[in-house]
Amino acid sequence: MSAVGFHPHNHDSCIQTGVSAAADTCAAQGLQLTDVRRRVLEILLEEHRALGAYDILETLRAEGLGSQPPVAYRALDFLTKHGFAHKIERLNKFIACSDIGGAHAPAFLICTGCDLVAEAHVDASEGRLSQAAEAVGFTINRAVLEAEGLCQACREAAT
Amino acid sequence: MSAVGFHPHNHDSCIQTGVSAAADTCAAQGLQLTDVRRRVLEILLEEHRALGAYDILETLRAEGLGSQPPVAYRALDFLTKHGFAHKIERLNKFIACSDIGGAHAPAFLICTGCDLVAEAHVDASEGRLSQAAEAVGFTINRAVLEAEGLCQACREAAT
DNA sequence: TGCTTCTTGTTATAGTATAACAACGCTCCT
DNA sequence: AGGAGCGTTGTTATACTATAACAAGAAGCA
Repeated sequence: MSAVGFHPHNHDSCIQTGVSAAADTCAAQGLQLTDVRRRVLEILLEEHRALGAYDILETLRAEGLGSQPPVAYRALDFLTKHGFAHKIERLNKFIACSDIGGAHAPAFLICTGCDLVAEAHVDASEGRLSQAAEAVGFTINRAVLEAEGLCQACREAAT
Repeated sequence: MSAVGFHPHNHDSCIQTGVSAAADTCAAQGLQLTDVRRRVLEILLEEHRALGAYDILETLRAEGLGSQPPVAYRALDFLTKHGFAHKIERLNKFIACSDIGGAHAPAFLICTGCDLVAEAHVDASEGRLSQAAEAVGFTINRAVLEAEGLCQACREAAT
């Protein structure tokens, strides 16, 4: 898994590589990475935390890029639909994908201490769950896998 | 796993055993299974589908048991807090626990065809995810595990 | 040009959830 | 009996999350 976010790292590169990977993917697939969409992706990439649609909208509004909820939701729909961002269902918030371009079934570790969210890649995915599903003839299209808890730093701080 | 809900079964017993198991647990732990709380549990047990808080509230209102949102949400908080019901984060809806009394980390199979939801018990839980979490020093307190897809009947009907 | 498709702008509204405060009933304690 | 403490309910108001619906602009192409 990638636990970027819980550890120090060159954060500028998160943003740059994220945006350029998204741009590449869009170019390859004939998708339009418009101003609003790119900016929303950047806003998400600036944090390893999940942001609410209205948090994002506030920034867009301040920058003159849109002022009504549908503007933010449309951009988020686009980004999540194409794997550039994910929705954290547990929080009703959104986060940039930490591996844009790589196909994956993401899982998330949400720290309730510092609100950081790490994206894990539980690949041959859903292990036990997919077995259980097969056993009853259920076909999985999409899985939500979100764990709440404490990251190492917060757990140590809590002692 | 238990895939009750996807298969024919004696549904009356779902309700009866559910309520009495909850009553037993409450008695054992000094919790109050009040009228509203019991009724909400019954309402949930009547379906193997997830219900929204406002759906439930509508029924309560019709029965004179409460008419404002907090009434429903408080009962649901109680039920989920003590393991008698679960929230399906993906749907913002609630469902009765299918194994009241049994300690468990639940997982759900949500059929997008017929809206039935089955509760699975992926016991030594979260398998890969918990391994990945340990690897980065993350301590899981609670996990959301929800898979959307088609149950056998709906998949066959779709062909 | 005319047509199609995708994107944006805007208004309005739907749907989900909680804060805050008053009041009631119960147990426990003196 | 009186009163404190606690958990539950009733109620009002409001916050937060999300989408429907329609008008209009921009880009590509027959």
